[in-house]
Amino acid sequence: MEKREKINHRDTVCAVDYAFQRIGGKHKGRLIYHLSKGTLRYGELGRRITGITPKMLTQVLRELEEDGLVKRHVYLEVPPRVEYSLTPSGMELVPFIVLLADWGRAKMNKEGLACEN
Amino acid sequence: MEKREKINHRDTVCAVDYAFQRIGGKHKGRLIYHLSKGTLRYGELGRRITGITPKMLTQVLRELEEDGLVKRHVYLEVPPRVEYSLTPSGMELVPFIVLLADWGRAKMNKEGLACEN
DNA sequence: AAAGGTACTTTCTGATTAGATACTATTATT
DNA sequence: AATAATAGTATCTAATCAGAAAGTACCTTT
Repeated sequence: MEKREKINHRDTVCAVDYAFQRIGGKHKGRLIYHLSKGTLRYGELGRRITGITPKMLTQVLRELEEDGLVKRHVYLEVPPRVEYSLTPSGMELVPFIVLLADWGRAKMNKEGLACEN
Repeated sequence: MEKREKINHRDTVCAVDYAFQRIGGKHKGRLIYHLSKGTLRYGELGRRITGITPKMLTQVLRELEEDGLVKRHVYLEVPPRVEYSLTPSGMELVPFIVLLADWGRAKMNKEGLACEN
């Protein structure tokens, strides 16, 4: 096959890629899914998203924040309180995440797998 | 934060994860997008999906085939001809990929980025 | 003075994903 | 006999992603 130009991370010309770069990855989908039901604190998110480490949770939240999908609200209290919620741009993704979840659930049922949501 | 169990690849209980494990990754979205417009041969796909190497193209196609999203049809000819198309299950994803592409395109426009599709 | 609660950060390590580059097989064509 | 076309494979390396485990910072309660 002839040689083709390589594309760099977040330097694409394809809308599908652009979207996957922003909401793909191991935890982002689930995170948006949980936030779609309402504002959550850091620790609450950590408990809902099984298998994520604090480091990854922070990292993923920062990326989503940077991409304008998640809003971070810090309360100047002790002990600290930080709440996360979807921005309008993030909320636009909800129907789509729901569709995806429906598809996944249906396939899981067909394959006889248990599904937690 | 307390310790949490880790989940293994493709061993999840969350529908959103399940779905992302199947259609996430660097090239799968674009691939499904292109196949949604009709059957394509290996080389045609390779030319449309800029930046993919033959190795990755084969790998991604095999994974999608294994997950029942893509059908592979080999013609016993020389030079060889292999055609790829979406299965019914894969087609169920199309509206969703389109939604995602729309979202991405809108965001790209807002950011002043050029978009090839 | 010690422990506890919350939201992280840091460092080191391991796993996964992706890439470059070259090679294979088959037959028709030149 | 060399070339071309198609659909890949093989091997090695590089980049990215993710994880474990421990540490930080702050104030309150015991």
